Amino acid sequence: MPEPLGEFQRRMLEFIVNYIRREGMPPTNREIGKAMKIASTGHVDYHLSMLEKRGYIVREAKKSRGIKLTRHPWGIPVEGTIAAGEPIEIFSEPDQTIEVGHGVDPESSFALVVRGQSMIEDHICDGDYVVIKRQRTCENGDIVVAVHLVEGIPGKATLKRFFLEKEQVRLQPANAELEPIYIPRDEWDREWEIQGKVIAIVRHYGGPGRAA
Amino acid sequence: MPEPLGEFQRRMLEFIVNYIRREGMPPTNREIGKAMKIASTGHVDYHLSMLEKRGYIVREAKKSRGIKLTRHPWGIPVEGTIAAGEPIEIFSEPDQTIEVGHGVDPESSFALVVRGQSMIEDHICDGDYVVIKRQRTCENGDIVVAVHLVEGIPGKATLKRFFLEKEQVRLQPANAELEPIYIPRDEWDREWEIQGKVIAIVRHYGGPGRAA
DNA sequence: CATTGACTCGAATAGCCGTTCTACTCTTGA
DNA sequence: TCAAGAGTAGAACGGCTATTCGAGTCAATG
Repeated sequence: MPEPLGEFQRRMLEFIVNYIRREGMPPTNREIGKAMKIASTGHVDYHLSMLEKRGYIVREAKKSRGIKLTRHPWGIPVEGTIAAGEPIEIFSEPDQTIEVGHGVDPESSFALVVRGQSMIEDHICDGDYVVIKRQRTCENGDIVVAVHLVEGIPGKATLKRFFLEKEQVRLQPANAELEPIYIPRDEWDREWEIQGKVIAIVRHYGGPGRAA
Repeated sequence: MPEPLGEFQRRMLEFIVNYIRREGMPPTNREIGKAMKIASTGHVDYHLSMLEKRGYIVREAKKSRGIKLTRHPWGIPVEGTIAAGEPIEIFSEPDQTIEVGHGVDPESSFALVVRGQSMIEDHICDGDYVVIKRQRTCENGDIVVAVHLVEGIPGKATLKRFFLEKEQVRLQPANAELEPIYIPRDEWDREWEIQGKVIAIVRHYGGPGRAA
């Protein structure tokens, strides 16, 4: 749906989103202009109409601060489904978001829907949302999203506890029926990547298609 | 901190909260006046200054729509701690809130912090937040907050799965080491009350005092 | 009765807001 | 070179906004 945006308009949208998050209300055209170093209010109006035409915002004509975001400002994107068991491709979800807040920075976080039972002993179930903080490193015992790189590009991903051992990395499921994945250090460094670690989980009961 | 509010100002604050939730921006004084059937904008300003003096809102002088709520609009209150094991008094938490959204109606929902392991087989852990939808009835198998009434007033509460059986109600923990609570139908009707059922859980990792 | 305090209205004001218009400067491509 | 399009500035306009002021009502209190 949304067309890609130029650098300038992308920064302008970013300012609007941050302003709303900070102030609890949308900015006026003049406030936008001041922040973006635009001298003319008409000029701001021009860019806003661009953002509107491309589906990023909706405006209410003539109303002061009449800007609405088409995506929920507090949501973080649900980027797809991840296997807790065997690594699978992260299957992308259509533009879904989940609201979290509570200290979660939406810029550096995203969510995945868990498939499978392999983290069940850590009480992460099929259908749960895991909230991931993007980071390239982690500590022993963290639950992480680990991605296998195939010729440098991300391939299959899995959700596991991370343990750095003498000669290898151990990706440990939380299910007695499943074996850990052992990866030699050099292969780990060459072919694997940490995408982030789990900072929260959210489970909905009774909703459509959720775990009971 | 907040002084109690008269009926009129309470409804006015409620309108403002709902307007923000609906429109994504605070209302203008005139919009408030129209909704509250107040003819004069000065009159609206008067009541707004009352709300501000009593700590319910903060205003930014001269700014259009310059109203901020002092409590987070999307949060639902964390009302206390509930035992998943033996019934305990619901221990009240200080004005904490947790952000949920995602279709959860803040008017009819609240959250509790879980203590104990008795719902562990349903993968609800010590330290998890359970989001409760207020309702007096429930269906078999729902996870509910059940309260024992002592002379009509709420006493101890517990978190269990609810099953209505022939001659009794069974409150079933999800922990093989614990026994269900059986309550005869007439005692149930006289002395117990459903406060609501679990519609979601939220778990934070790595934060202060959370379950690892 | 007189007073006080809470609440209400109507009008006025100064400034803010979104929008529109004209004119100008670039860059791109035919 | 010429035309088209995107981006910029400045000014102007009509409407909207928050705030203030003066005056009035009503109930409770002394």
